[in-house]
Formats: sequence, C-alpha cells, structure tokens
Amino acid sequence: MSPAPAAHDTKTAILDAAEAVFAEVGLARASIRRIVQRAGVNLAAVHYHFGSKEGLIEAVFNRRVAPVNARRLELLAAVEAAHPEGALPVEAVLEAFLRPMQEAREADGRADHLRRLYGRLVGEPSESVGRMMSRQFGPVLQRFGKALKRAVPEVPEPVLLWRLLFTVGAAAHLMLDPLVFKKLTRGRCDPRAGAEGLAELIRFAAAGMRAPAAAGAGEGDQEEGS
Amino acid sequence: MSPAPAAHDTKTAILDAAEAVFAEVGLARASIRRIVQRAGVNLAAVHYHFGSKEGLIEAVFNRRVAPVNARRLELLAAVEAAHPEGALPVEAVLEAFLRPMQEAREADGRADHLRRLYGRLVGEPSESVGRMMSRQFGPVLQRFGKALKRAVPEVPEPVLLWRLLFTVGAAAHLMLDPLVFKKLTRGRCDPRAGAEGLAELIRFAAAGMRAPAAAGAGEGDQEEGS
DNA sequence: GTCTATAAGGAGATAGAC
DNA sequence: GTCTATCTCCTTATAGAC
Repeated sequence: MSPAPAAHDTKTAILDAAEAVFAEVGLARASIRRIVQRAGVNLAAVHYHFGSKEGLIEAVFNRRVAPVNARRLELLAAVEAAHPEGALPVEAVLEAFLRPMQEAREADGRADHLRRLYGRLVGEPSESVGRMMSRQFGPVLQRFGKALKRAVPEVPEPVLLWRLLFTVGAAAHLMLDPLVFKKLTRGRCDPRAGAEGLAELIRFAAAGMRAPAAAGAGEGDQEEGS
Repeated sequence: MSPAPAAHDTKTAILDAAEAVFAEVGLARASIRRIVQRAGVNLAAVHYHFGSKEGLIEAVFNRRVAPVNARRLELLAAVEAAHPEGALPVEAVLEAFLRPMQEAREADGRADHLRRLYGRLVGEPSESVGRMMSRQFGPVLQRFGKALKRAVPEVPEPVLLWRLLFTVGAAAHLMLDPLVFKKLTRGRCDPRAGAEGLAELIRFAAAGMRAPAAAGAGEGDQEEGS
C-alpha cells in the first residue's frame, strides 16, 4: 500500500502512455516498445510493474473503465432517489449512463485519449478484454434495463435492452473518431468541442426509447397477460 | 478478365478464409499463416495473388463493402422514385441504408462472417482501412443526409447527420457481437436469427430522427433566415 | 500457378548487473 | 527499481525450383 514515489511515477507514466497509444492505434498494434518510448522509461519496466502486456492492458482498463461504470450506477441511484415512485425521466436515465465518459475526460485534463480508448475497447477482438467488458458492462446494462422499464413502462424490457445496446454502439462510435463527424458536418459538429455530441445523443436515444414497440415484441416471459 | 479456373478457386478460397478470420479476430491479429491454413492453400499464394497483406485486405474490402454501399444508393434511389415530391418516409430511407448489410449476408449463405466483418471494419484503427471507409462512406452519408432532410424537413441537416452517424454506430455494434445481445436479453433477442435486430434498429432510429432539434441547433450556414 | 526454404525484422519476455 | 543485452518466437515477404 506504500510504493516508493519513484515507482509510482514510473508506473503512472507507463499507464498514461499506454492509454494514449492504445487509443491511437488499438490494443493489438500498440507495442510495448512504443509505449515505453512515449513514457520515457525502460523496456523492462513494463514487465517489472505489470508482468505482461495483458497485465498492462488490465491495469489500464481497471484504472479508467471500472470507475466510469461505478459512476454510472451512482448517478442512476441519484435519479431513482429523486423519483422514489412513478416514472423516471428517460433523459435523466440516459444521462446517468452517458455522462460519466464525458466527465472522466473533463476531470482528467488530458487530450481525448480517454474517449478514444473507450471506443477502441468496445470493439476489441481480444478475449481477455471481452471478458473484462462483459463482467463490467453486464450488470450495469441489466440495471439500466430495469431503470428504463420504469421510465418507459409501455415498452417491454427486452426491447429496451435492444435499444440500450443501440445507444452503447452509437456512443462508442461517437467516441471513436471525431474527425469523421467533423468532416461530414462541415465542421459544425465536433465531438471534441465538449458536451454537444452527448446532448445530441441523449435527445436521439430518448426519442428512440419512447418509440412504440412492434406488435408482439417482448411477449412470452413478460408478465403482461397470458 | 479470364483467369484460369484453378487460380480463381485459390483466390476465392483465400478471400473467403480471410474474410472469416478478419471477422473473428480483427485485421491486426489475423495472420496470413492462419488464413492460408484455413483456405487450404500455400503461404506464398497470398503474395502471388494480392501482393501483400494490405492488398488482401483491400481485396476483401472491395469484394464486400463496396457493393453494399452501391446497393444502399440503389435502394435510396428507388425510395425517391416512389416519392417524386413531398416528404420521404423516414423508415424507408433508414431501411435503404441498413438493409443491404443484412441482404448481403442472406444472399451469401455463409455463416455470419459478413456481419462481423462490417463491425470490425468500422472501428479498425488501420489508416488504410480508414481511408477506404471514408472514401466509400463519405458520399453515401452525404447522400443519405440530403434524403433525411427530405424526410424530416423540420430538423436541420447537420443534426440529421449526427443522428445518421449514431445509427451507423448502433448498426456496427449490432453486427459486432451477437452474443452480448443474446445474453443480455436472456436469449430472446438474437441478431443471428435474422431481420429482427434490423427491424428494431429501424424503429429506434426512425423515432430518434423525428425528435425535435435543440433550440439553436443547425443555425448559421443553413438557409433558413439570416 | 504452386510449392519449399529462408530472409529480415519486430514482437513479448527474461537474466542478471547495478 | 532500473538498466542492458539477449532469447525465442512469430510475423510478412521473397527467391527460386518445379
């Protein structure tokens, strides 16, 4: 629990550099050599502090992604506390889900490593990352599925889960490559500018959540008649 | 234009195998050795037929992605022809955009390599793939932006482009990993089952497109007052 | 067109001095 | 804790026989 300050500096430098390189080129193409060069530390330091490249990936993941999901649940609990009974506002639930990524980036001060890191992780083919994502996201998505059911009770929960996953995909895509957005809207929509993209996404997703479900969707194990 | 049948078989076998391996593990982790083993051909055949790994990637891309975008424009033209004046139906425009991916998969008969290949390509960090995607998608997105403006004239075009990109992200995520969807909905929502996920996405995105824009959004270079 | 053999380099990981 | 030097493996790519 009391690492020497020097160790802390080296370790943090590696984590910061790894995060940036992962965000830029993806996990597979990010070589340890490239990371240590950026961090200004020795090659062997990575294996000393993290054991392996996979260990480094897990450390980056745990430092950044886990707190965001914890924050999501925290904000959702606040929304639920503010509305102890009756319907929850859809926009508030969606904001609880989407804002923590934006928050983390702002609090951190660094460029937009964080945003792109999330975008990369969502689509990452590696099995170990997939397991980490599932373990972290599974419970969170289930939890938000229940909350959305309270927000839009007329839509069956399985359908709301579909829509929540659509929202996750849209968010991941939004974080992945700001340049595409900027170019296609002739510079008028730049996700790096701040919360504009987030606000647009919340409006879009909230309307989608409220769309009437298809006839027959969500039947069966739903408790709504025989 | 008249390659020997044997060459055609080897070439096609490589393309098929590459497509499958790319879909499974992503472009970076897909080694040529793994691809030729799956195709049952010799290692050197890849370089003989495609010059390099990048050449192979481009060939896979051109065989599968380009036709889908062409088909998108074709379907959109049909929608516009059916409604020569007045508003276009949003759902029809979205279906023109989203269905070709599903169609390609059904027509092909192979497993769901194709679907996952698309999911991988959208988030691919490689620059050459990024260029190919931009060149292919840029004009298509601009074209669909105009069409959406005809479908939802009260929403400014830049906002519709945001929303179209959200839809692209949702679609890419939908194709990426069917298992997540299935698990989270306890087996009731399986994108592999067919067009169900597509129909859900169209409903979701159509409602999102129709959402009122935020006050002040899309001002400036829009031609709606000074 | 297809094969074997191999070149040339980059990757992750480690041993052992300091 | 940090460094240098190196090991081992796997990658893309090519040369040249058939």
